[in-house]
Amino acid sequence: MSYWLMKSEPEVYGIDRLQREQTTLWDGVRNYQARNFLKSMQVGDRAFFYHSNTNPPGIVGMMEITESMVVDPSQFDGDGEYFDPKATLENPRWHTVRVKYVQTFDHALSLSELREAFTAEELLVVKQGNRLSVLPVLDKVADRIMLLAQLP
DNA sequence: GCCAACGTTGGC
DNA sequence: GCCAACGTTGGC
Repeated sequence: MSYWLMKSEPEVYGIDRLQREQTTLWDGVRNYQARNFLKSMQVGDRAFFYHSNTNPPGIVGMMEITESMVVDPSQFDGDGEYFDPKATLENPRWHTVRVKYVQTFDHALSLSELREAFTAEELLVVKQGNRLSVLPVLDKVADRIMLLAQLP
């Protein structure tokens, strides 16, 4: 079982909405490195939900991967913002995962708190200028994040 | 709203 | 294959 971190802007899709809907397809990722991480996710893996472009940004909860290597249908939607004219049904370019809600942390961990607790080597999201929306998280770091998230 | 970081595109 | 121009992300 591996740990990941996935970003979303709460204005676009926040953890409250995931809690209401319980499950969602993580569509619309259009960065190859992020896609490659998505493709390597396994059912049962866990992902920290990170709110980006908000004040404060940070880790707000936990999700679980329930389906892997799902063809992202938004690449075929000619009217949608994630349409990819180079994608075909025979050769889709974008795969993603389905996730389910696990929990919202009592104590959300802001980016500044994460910076205090972890180095950029330990946790990529604290690295300055990191724009990847899907990142791996080391097991040991994931354990420490979950401990910190339980503190008052 | 600004702007640094950085990924992508396309001319050559 | 280089690299300038351009677009996007996301913290602040």
